[in-house]
Amino acid sequence: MSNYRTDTARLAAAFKALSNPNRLNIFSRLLLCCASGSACQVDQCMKIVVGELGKDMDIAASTLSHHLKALHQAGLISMQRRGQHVDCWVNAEMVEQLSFFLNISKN
Amino acid sequence: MSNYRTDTARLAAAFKALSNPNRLNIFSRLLLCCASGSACQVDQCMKIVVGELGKDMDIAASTLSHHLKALHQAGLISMQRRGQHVDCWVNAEMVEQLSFFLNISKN
DNA sequence: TCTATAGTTCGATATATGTCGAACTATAGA
DNA sequence: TCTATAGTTCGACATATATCGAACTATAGA
Repeated sequence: MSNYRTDTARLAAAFKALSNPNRLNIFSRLLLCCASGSACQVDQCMKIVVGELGKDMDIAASTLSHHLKALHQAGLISMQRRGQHVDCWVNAEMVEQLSFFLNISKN
Repeated sequence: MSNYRTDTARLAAAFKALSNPNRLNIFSRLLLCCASGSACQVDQCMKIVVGELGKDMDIAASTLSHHLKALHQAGLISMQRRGQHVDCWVNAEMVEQLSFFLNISKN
């Protein structure tokens, strides 16, 4: 499987999602969430609520929402409503695919 | 060291360089060049001439040049004139930095 | 049922990007 | 010195993107 054109397009779309500094910043926070030593609570481990992600970032709520949608559509994050809030977390498989691509010459 | 803002901007710029399908395709060819089993000659190992990179891609020479410039400015590739030709090769350190970022939670 | 909180969608707008062809520069070789 | 080949730069243009504020939807709690 893995049509070359489609594959390239999919990867390019994912890289595009990481190409905006604000969006990359948001994604970083998710990547770092609950990395060894961070302070997340157990039941929220790996997840952050949308509002948290935008903290100290000086962008409008609508812009934050827009960026999260872009990350989601690129397959980089997942989102799920939990009451009033929406949880976000990294989609590890997609990150793995990007990493694999970058290290293709080593494999 | 490694100012956070600057770092984010640098990484975002690199991801942006990979965000266009044609550009990603060009970069793929460089990544795969001389990966185990490929057919490059020894003295050209890891390098491809600009013209080669655009083969079968159906884009204008000027567009190819534009894309290579973008990859170069993002620190992803290096270029050097050799007579009539210009050699291109991947900048492994930059690729390593992107990979490191993606795997940050594992480190 | 009313209100507050958390997010999203919409429309507008300024800016950036990808692409082309034409004109240019640099090198090799006759 | 002339010509062919390899790339680059320039200017134009259509399309995509980032951002905002306003209006909207969804949920929780009084």
